[in-house]
Amino acid sequence: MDAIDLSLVELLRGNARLSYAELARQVGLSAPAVHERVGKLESGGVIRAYRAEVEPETIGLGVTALIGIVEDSGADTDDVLEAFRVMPEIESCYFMAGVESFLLKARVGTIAELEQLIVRLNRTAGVASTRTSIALSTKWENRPQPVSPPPA
Amino acid sequence: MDAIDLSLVELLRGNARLSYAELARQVGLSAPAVHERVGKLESGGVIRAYRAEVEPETIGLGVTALIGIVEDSGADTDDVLEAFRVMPEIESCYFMAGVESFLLKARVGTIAELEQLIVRLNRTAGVASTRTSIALSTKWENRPQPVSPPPA
DNA sequence: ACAGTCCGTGGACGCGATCGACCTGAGCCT
DNA sequence: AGGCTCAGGTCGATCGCGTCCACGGACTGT
Repeated sequence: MDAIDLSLVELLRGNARLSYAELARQVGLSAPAVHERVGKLESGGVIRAYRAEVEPETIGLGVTALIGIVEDSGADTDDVLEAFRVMPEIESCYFMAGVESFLLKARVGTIAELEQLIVRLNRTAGVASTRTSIALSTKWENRPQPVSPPPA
Repeated sequence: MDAIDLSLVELLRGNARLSYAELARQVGLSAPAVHERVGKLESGGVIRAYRAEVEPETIGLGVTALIGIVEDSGADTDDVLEAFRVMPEIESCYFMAGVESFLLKARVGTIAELEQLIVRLNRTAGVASTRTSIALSTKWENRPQPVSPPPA
């Protein structure tokens, strides 16, 4: 993981569809060299996936909510997680420090669907309570930040 | 925006580096037809960007925090937003319903850097208070959900 | 000094991206 | 009804890219 790898990561975070030839020009190597480096970044777990970022409203997901979850005392955290995992509307799931064990980011089409989701969450074994905040608008999301060298 | 466009969006959300030829095979059209459709999805604002998803720890961003922001009464929300926008460690910014006007997702390398960020946030004109929760681990993030037709 | 390893380059070749020409069906006007 | 127009597709051709391979130079340890 040297400076060139970092540039490659940064370039691909900005535009995942850059061709190897173009990447090669930007970092000053040949295309095969870049191909090999990117392959290693992928198999080494640095690059997890390449995703198209979609305007959620345009695919019928106009409602974004952030939901804090308080677990029952004695709940099995793994089971709770598994229950969350099968709910497709939960786009992100963080395990948190604090009273609320989880913070979920969910996207649904309508407030009615959000209501149903909250009901399902409250019924989930191990969940003591939920606290939902609605996002009125997303100013930006997953903005890549300039990379810095990893801890030495 | 028909069923084929939805499939294309779904395929590209799963893997943004799919070739047009491969997309064409999957949806049963020719490559040029897919090329044109994807171009329209991009210029029509459905597809915002293509991004490589990176394991944050590997690029020296091991600390994730979610920060709620309460505005001063009479603060200029646009100015506050602008101040947030120039802080690169703020990856996502939602404008929320509730006492806290904003919810920020920030990633930094160390707790010390998080502390500095919070200080800067509290000093920002228009910010009355902040409330920070630390994510101990990210279970998943930005998982694409199966697309459904947009509201009719 | 030598051999092994790592990481790069250059060449070759087949596939994909992309352009232009043409085709077809739906909707509309006369 | 018949014909125009347009949107959106296919086909064919060309050119550049992805990818495999053989080769070469720098570094390292012995």
